[in-house]
Amino acid sequence: METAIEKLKSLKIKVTRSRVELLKFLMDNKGHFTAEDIFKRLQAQYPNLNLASVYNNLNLFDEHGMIRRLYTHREKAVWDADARAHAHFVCDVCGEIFDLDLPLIPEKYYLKYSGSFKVSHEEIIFRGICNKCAKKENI
Amino acid sequence: METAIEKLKSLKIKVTRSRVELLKFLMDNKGHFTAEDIFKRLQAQYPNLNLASVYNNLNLFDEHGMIRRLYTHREKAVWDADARAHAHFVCDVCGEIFDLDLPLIPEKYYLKYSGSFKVSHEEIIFRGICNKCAKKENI
DNA sequence: CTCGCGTATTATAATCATTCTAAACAAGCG
DNA sequence: CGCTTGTTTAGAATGATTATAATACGCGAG
Repeated sequence: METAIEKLKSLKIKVTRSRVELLKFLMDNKGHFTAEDIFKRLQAQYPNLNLASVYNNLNLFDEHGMIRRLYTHREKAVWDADARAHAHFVCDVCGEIFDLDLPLIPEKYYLKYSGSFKVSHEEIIFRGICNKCAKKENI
Repeated sequence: METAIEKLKSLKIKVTRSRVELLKFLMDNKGHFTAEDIFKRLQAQYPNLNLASVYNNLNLFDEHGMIRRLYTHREKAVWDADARAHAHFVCDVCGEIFDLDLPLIPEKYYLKYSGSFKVSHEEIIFRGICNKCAKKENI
């Protein structure tokens, strides 16, 4: 298992405290986070950390394909610590994001557009209501 | 063909100038627009129109299922004048949104999650580079 | 047709996520 | 160990969207 520092070095990214703490957090807490989420949770162990650094490095990690920015919520950016392509379900009531382990859409599905653009990533989002919220609303 | 006013009346939405102009625009210009786009293009025929009204009514129309807010771009909201479910391709370079006429994902595809949530809408976005931008970058 | 209520619009200010700026600092190379 | 360059920091700026409060208007009741 590669450590955070090893991973940064292998990608030729300068090793700084912000980056190590951020990457450790992402490796230990697979999930979906806003910059603010992460910032708050890292402050305990690194009080001088700046929110701008969290943004900078989330963007940096995203450019390196280490994480993936999701476009699930309009109000704020959410990053997925798991960069592998996978579908999501988003609850319209509570806003929670669920990972779905589903096969990718085969290329033949959109073959008729293959002359018009080159697809590098596909994003599948199902929206609706999760079980938890459905139960609450029926009371 | 239903007029904008008829459509508003049939939905029991109060008929105001802002709404009629906005709805006419959306019916005549099927496409993808930001609130600002629409605001600017309506100012010629309705100089007193306020941007806040554009936002209010885009949200209202969205709630009535007349249009659909897309989650394709992080910086600003984009509305699709065509509310029917369809996939999109977004160019990472120029940002343009293309409509794709593709079949919906069959329910059996995500059957294993049918006990966990109720899907009311699916969103499929392909990202990559469009032909136009690909040509430019090769020069 | 007119009145009056309730809602929409307007202009402006507020909000809030994200990015920018400039100065201080630190990583890592020689 | 010092230099160079890129990073962090604190704070300010930006920009999309929403809130506020006063005015105007739609439209149903009479």
